[in-house]
Amino acid sequence: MNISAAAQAAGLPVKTVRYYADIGLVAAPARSAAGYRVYDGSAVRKLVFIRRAREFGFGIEDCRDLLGLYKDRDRCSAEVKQIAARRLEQIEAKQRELQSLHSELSHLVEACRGDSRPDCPIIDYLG
Amino acid sequence: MNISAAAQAAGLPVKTVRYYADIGLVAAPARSAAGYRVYDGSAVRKLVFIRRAREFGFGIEDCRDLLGLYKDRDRCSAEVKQIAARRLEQIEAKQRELQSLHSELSHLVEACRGDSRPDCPIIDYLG
DNA sequence: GTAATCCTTCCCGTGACTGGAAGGTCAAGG
DNA sequence: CCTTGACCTTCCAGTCACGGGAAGGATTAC
Repeated sequence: MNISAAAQAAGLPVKTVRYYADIGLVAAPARSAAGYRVYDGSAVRKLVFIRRAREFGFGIEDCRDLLGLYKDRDRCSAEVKQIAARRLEQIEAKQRELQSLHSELSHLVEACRGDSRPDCPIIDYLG
Repeated sequence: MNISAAAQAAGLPVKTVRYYADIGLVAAPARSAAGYRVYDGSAVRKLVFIRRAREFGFGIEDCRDLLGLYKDRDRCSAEVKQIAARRLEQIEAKQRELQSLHSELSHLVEACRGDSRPDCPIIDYLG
């Protein structure tokens, strides 16, 4: 399996697959005689795992830890849960921030007539 | 007014104030005989304006446009409203994304016992 | 044989700064 | 007058997680 087949199977761009090996997030793949990277099903499963974790917004370092726990059959689920709970807190913090921004900005947008006249509560608020 | 006084008055780091002049977001300040940047109240007001816009999450280019509209007494409020409405849509899109992530991840975290045993719905879902 | 498609490495760019090094300037105290 | 410390300057590098593209070698299909 060459890199483009592996990337497609994992649902990732080729560049990203190379990048993950460069930073040591996945093991460096074997090479063909011509120097091409050679992937197998196990490597693809790890790439899929990382893609899903990234879709949840886990950072690369969290992915590294999660992948370690994935490969370790003797892990404690507590370790996994701790990482996930931390991410959940990040998400909730961001949600609170966005909620506050949305509330303020939507009031301003509603109060702005949006016509050809210059008076504007949005500008007034910022200035 | 030297840069640190201006930065403090605007509520921004010194580095950021320099950066905004470097990229032409604000006009290059006058210089003292020794080459120090010299700021006045008008420049500080513009920096405060940018800080508030950035706090709403407007990008630098939006800030550039908003600052232009701020300085233009003949602006149409419609132009301001359009920029703000676009930002509001970005916020709402991000909120939907986070809502979806939160829903999925919180279910997984709740379903994970988080003890010393290895079975873990979070890892199962990712793998 | 050759053209198209793959693969490789390498370097630069993203957004909006932030940190730090090397060196010049200024005000206060001894 | 000298020093000390706080300020200022420029420039370079790093952040995060890649993406774009160039230069050049390998493989594959016709």
